[in-house]
Amino acid sequence: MLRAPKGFQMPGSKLTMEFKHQATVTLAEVAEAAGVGESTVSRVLRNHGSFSGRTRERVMAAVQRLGYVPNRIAGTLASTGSRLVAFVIPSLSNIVFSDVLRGASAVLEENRYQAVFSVTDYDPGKEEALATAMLAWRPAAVMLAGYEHTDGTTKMLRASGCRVVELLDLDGDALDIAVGFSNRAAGRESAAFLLRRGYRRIGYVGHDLNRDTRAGKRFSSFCDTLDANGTPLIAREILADASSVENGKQGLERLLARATDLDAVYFSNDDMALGGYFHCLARGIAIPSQLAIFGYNGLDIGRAIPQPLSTIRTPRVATGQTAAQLVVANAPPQAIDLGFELIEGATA
Amino acid sequence: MLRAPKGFQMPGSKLTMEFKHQATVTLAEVAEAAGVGESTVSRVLRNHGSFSGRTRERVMAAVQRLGYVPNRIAGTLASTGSRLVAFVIPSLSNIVFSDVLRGASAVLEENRYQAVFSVTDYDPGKEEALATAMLAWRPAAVMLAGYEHTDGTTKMLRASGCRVVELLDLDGDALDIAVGFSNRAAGRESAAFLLRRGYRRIGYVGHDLNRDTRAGKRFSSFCDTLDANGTPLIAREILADASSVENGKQGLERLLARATDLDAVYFSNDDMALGGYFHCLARGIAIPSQLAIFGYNGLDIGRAIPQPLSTIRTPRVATGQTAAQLVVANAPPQAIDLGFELIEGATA
DNA sequence: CTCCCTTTTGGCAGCGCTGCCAACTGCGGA
DNA sequence: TCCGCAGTTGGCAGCGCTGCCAAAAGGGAG
Repeated sequence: MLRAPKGFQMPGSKLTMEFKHQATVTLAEVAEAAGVGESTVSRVLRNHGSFSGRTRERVMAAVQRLGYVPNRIAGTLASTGSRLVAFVIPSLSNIVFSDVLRGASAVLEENRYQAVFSVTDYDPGKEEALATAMLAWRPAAVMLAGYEHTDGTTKMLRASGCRVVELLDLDGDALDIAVGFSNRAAGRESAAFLLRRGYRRIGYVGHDLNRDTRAGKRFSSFCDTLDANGTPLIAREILADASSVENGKQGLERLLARATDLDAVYFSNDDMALGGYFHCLARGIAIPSQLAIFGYNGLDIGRAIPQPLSTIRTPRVATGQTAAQLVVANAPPQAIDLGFELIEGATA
Repeated sequence: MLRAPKGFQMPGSKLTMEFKHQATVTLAEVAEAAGVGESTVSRVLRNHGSFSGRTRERVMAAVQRLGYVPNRIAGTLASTGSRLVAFVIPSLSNIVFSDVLRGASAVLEENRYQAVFSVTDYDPGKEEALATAMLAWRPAAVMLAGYEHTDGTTKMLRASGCRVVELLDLDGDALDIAVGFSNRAAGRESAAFLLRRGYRRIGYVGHDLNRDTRAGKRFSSFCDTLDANGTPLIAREILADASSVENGKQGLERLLARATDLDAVYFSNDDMALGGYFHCLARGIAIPSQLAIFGYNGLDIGRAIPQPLSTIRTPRVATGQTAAQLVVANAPPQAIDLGFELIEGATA
């Protein structure tokens, strides 16, 4: 622990002085040390423009010797476009968004872009505030979840001149680029699958739909499909807070207390479905003969439980990757449907 | 989809011109529109220094009218310190790190700091490269996992003059600030617990220890404790890649094939332990009478399975929060031990 | 040896903002 | 009436880098 806290100067200390010096090597100093002009150093470091091999070596030697780290803040200000990509995501607890970040960050890193993020907690107002804060960094792109934004957010993004990518939803009008899949189709196919399997007395266990609008879209299409079949949803149990295994467990327990004769339950996602699965395990409810369970997301853990979970696998990592690729390539506005995969599993 | 892709000019298009204009409102333009000087606008917007109420209103009106969004890049360059905090984390699949990010980002957002991150995949070389890239943004702080860095990384961080926070480990020498708990203590207490419970024929299922050095520390202390008791580890199964439920399942299967008479198994973390748990469920191995299972992390899902998982709960979110608070407060170098909690559960 | 063209190089004006400092405005007290 | 002070305000020099342009340095060909 040798460092002094910032703002605290060890008076006359050699250490502090070296330290300060180290922290502030500039391009101009490198240029001087290498005996070349500033722009030459800049060209060499960015490998852009032309310069001789000898010059290159001298510059690199000086960089090495001085421990120069370029200042991207200055670089970004001086040049036109930044290499920042801003993520404004609803949550970091939900694996969906960390998967998206994971996919995107790999691609961004390869292309020397830098990811910055902030978390809205599914609050559109906070989304607007955070998006504004993000725009202040003049990112190359802003990545958001879905289409449901405040008017202010929309207007601001449109006016910002930076690319906008809306992720994980395709049921709506894109501002610029959209990458994901249709949540409505997912809900529809989930219902169709359960009907195909012969289930008719179907219930739903979900989490806060006002906030997670994508889950809301799945649910409403799910219900529409059941209605169209003449076998509407029998009962629902919606928990106020975020999705979790524990909530799924409690939700199913409450649902079954009210509706005793269900033959299948659709969960808002796999976390909830796993909770339901564990509830059945603990209570000795036979799956799927006594009760079928269907989830959404296709988490790995769903495949590792004794009976693989029936669910829909969503391309979360690929969504992040694709979004990042489009941004890096500065692709024209478009909507990309990555689809999803229904996994039959053993629970429905 | 009205926007034209960047670099493509719609010739003579009014739309494009407006667009360009919108994207580039500067402080100077606001100043002119409000009929005040630039520094006055700056003062009002940052609420710093003194100005009259009337001035404030005129400035805010102009800001509103023009849709001005301050340029933080320029602001950061002009002032001394940045409000960026850089995270260089091993993985985003491991919930540990998204929990840390979650805790930190909440605190950072409150204080108008901005989080940027990149992912090393547990590769120290990549860590060095990414840390360098991060320093180029002149962050207020760099947050890293643990103490194991390359010499290059260490040297660079020391020279950088920005705060360094090492997270989730306390067994080593901190560069500056450290926040977390002792992984060695966690391994030790896990072993002591199993011994206390009467288990003597103990095995281990883990994931790549060269890369996840914190898991390695836990494991080595675990073994030391068993050795000290005169009941050394009987068998181990170490999977080459990252931890996952599936790997835990396979690992336990292989371990039991080789060592038939184990009475307890220690897993490198809860994901792995859950895999082991599911393996036992599927094979009808009675827990804990036939085989005890012990994990690490204290994930929520471990509490929701029929028999709550015996494990150690780590303060992941609190680690992120505390780290962020220290950075925001520009606290002096220190190491903070947040401890951990042993959860007895029902599996051991 | 000169000319012309290509490659390499340096100078310097910003990028948009902040921080410093000087100047201005009132206003009460001498 | 003038002075001094606190509260306001504007001007302007950078922050460290990039992009443009002009200048210098080769390198054949004539």
